[in-house]
Amino acid sequence: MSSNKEVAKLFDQMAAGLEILGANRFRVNAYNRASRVIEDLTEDVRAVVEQDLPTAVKRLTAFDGIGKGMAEKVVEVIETGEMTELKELLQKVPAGVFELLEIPGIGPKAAKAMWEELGIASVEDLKATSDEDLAKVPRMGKKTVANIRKAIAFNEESGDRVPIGLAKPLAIEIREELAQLDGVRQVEYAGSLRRGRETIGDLDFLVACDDSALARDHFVSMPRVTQVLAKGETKSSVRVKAGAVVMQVDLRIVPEAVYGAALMYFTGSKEHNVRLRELAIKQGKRLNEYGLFSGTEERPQDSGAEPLAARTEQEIYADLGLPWVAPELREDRGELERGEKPLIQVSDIRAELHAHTTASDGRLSIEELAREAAGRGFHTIAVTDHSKSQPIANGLTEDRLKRHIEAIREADEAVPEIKILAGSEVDILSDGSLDYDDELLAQLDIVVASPHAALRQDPATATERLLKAIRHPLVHIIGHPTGRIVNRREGLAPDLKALIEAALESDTALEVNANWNRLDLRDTHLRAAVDAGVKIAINTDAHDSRHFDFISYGVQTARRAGMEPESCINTWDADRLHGWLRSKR
DNA sequence: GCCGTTTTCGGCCCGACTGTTTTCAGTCG
Repeated sequence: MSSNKEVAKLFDQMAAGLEILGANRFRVNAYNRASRVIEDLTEDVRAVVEQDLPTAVKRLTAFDGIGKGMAEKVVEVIETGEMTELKELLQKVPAGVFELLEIPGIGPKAAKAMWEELGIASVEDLKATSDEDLAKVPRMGKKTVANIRKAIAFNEESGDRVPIGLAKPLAIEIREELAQLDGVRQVEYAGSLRRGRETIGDLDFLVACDDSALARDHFVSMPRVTQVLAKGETKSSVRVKAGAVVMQVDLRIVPEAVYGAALMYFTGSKEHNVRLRELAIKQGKRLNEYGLFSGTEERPQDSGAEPLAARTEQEIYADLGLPWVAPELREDRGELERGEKPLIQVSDIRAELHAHTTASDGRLSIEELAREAAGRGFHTIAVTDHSKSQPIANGLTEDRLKRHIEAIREADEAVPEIKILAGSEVDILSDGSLDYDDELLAQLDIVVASPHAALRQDPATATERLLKAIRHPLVHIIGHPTGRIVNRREGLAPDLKALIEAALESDTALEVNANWNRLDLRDTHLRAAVDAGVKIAINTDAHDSRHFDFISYGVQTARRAGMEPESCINTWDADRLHGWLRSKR
C-alpha cells in the first residue's frame, strides 16, 4: 500500500473517532478533507516529508486543506509511524466501534449509544445482541433494529464498491426501464457513475415526469428490487440484486423546470457542490437542488421565488460566471479555475495501440482484429501479443514472434483500409529488463512494455524497474504501469514523479489501460502525468471485439485527469503517429 | 481544524426521509 493511502487512513480514523465523541463537526470535516487531499496526492507524502525535514510542515501546508496542525501530524506519522492524538483517541473509543459506522443507517450517535449502553464494540457484538436488548438503546425502536439487521446482511452480501464496468450496464438497463414509463420526459443516471469514477457505491437516477406516483411505484417494484429503503414524494431508495452485483439505487423525481439544478446536485461530487454553494454565497446567491436564487434567504423555493437559473446545468454555471464543468471533473480538484480548455472524448480516438490475437491469448485473428478496428473508424491497429515470459497467456517465443511479424505484414497487405502495426506487449521483468533482446525489438513497429509479474515489489525496486523500461530506447509505451486490478490487487506503488520525469526525457508514452478492471494509470496519477506534458496512450488491451467498447472507460478516466485530446497519441493522425513511432527506431 | 477581493476571528452547504418523537434528531448524499 502506498504511504499516502496509509496516512490518509489514519486521518480518516481520526475523523470517525472525533465524530463518535461528538466533536465540533467542522473539526471532523477538516480531518475528512485532509484525508482526501493526502490520498489524492500524486507525490508520495513520505518522499515530500523526507526530502527536507525542517521545511516539511511548510511545504505540506501549501496543499489546500492542510494547515499547520494537519501538516505536523503528517510529519509525526512519517517520522514515528504513529499519531499521538489518534492513539489517545483509541484509548477512549475501542477500534471495533469504528466498524459500526460502516453499516448503512448507523452513524456516530447510534454507534456511541450502543457502545455506551450495551458495550457493543464490534459488528460481531452487534450481531450477537438480541433485538430486545438493542431496543433498550435510546431512539432505537423495532423498525430501526430491523433495518440494522438488514443493513448488516446487505453489507456482508455486497462488500466493496462495484467496478464501473459492472455498474454501468445495470444502470443503463434501469434507465431504459424508467424511460419507457408514460409521462417520463427526462431520465438520467447521476452520481459517481456520471462522473466516471472507477468504482461506484450506489446508482442515482433523476427523472422529470408528469406522474411522479407512477414513476415512484414502478421504481420500487422493479423485478430486481430486494428491499425498499425509502419511498417519499420526491425521493425513493431501494436495493437491487443483479447476478453478483448488489447495489443501492436512489431515485429522485423533480419538475422539469428544475432538472438542471437537481442533476447538478445529484451528480456531485459533494465536495464540488459545496464549492459551488460557497461561491454562490459570496455572490449573494443561494444554490440548492431547486435552483440558483438571488439573496440568501433559507429555502427560497418555498416562498415561490423565481430562480435565476434551474432548468439546465449550463445556465446555472453561467450565472455563477463559470463555463459548464464536465461531470468527470467535478471532484473539487481545481475544476472551477480550469477555464474552457477542450476535454478528450471517445470520438477523438483514431488508433488502438495495444491488442491481442489468437497468437497469444486473444480471440481474434490478425485480420479479424484489423477489420474490427477499421469498422470503428481507426486508421491504425497495433498487434501486440504477449512475450515469452507469459506462458499462461501463450506468450510468443522469439521464433514464433518472427513468424508472427511476417503474418502481420501479410495481413497489412490484405486489409488496405487500416494500417496494421507489428508490435509486442513485452514483459518488463522484475529487474526492469525486457523479455526480448534489442535486435528483435528493433524489428517491431511498436513496443508496449508492461509489468505482469512481481507486482508486490517494494516501491523503490518498482521505481527502478519501471525507470529502466521507460528509458529503454526501443520502448514506445509503458502498458498498465502499476499492474493494479481494481478492488483486487494494489499493484506496484512506484514514485510517480520520477516516472513522469523519465517519460518526459525519453519521450516515452504512459498508458491508460481502458479495461475497467485495470484503469491504469488511474485518474489522479494520470493528472500529474498530463500536467507535466507526458505523452499518453489510451488503449483497450482488446482480447475480443467487444473489448473495443472499453475505450469509454479509459477516455472517461482521461477526462477526470483534465486531459486535452492533444496529449493522447491515439488521437493523432496517421502521419504524426507513425512518425513518432519511427523516431524510436 | 482550516481559511481570508472587508477578515488572524468567525464563519464553515443544503435538503429529504425515517423513526421516534409530539417538534425533531439522526443519517444520508
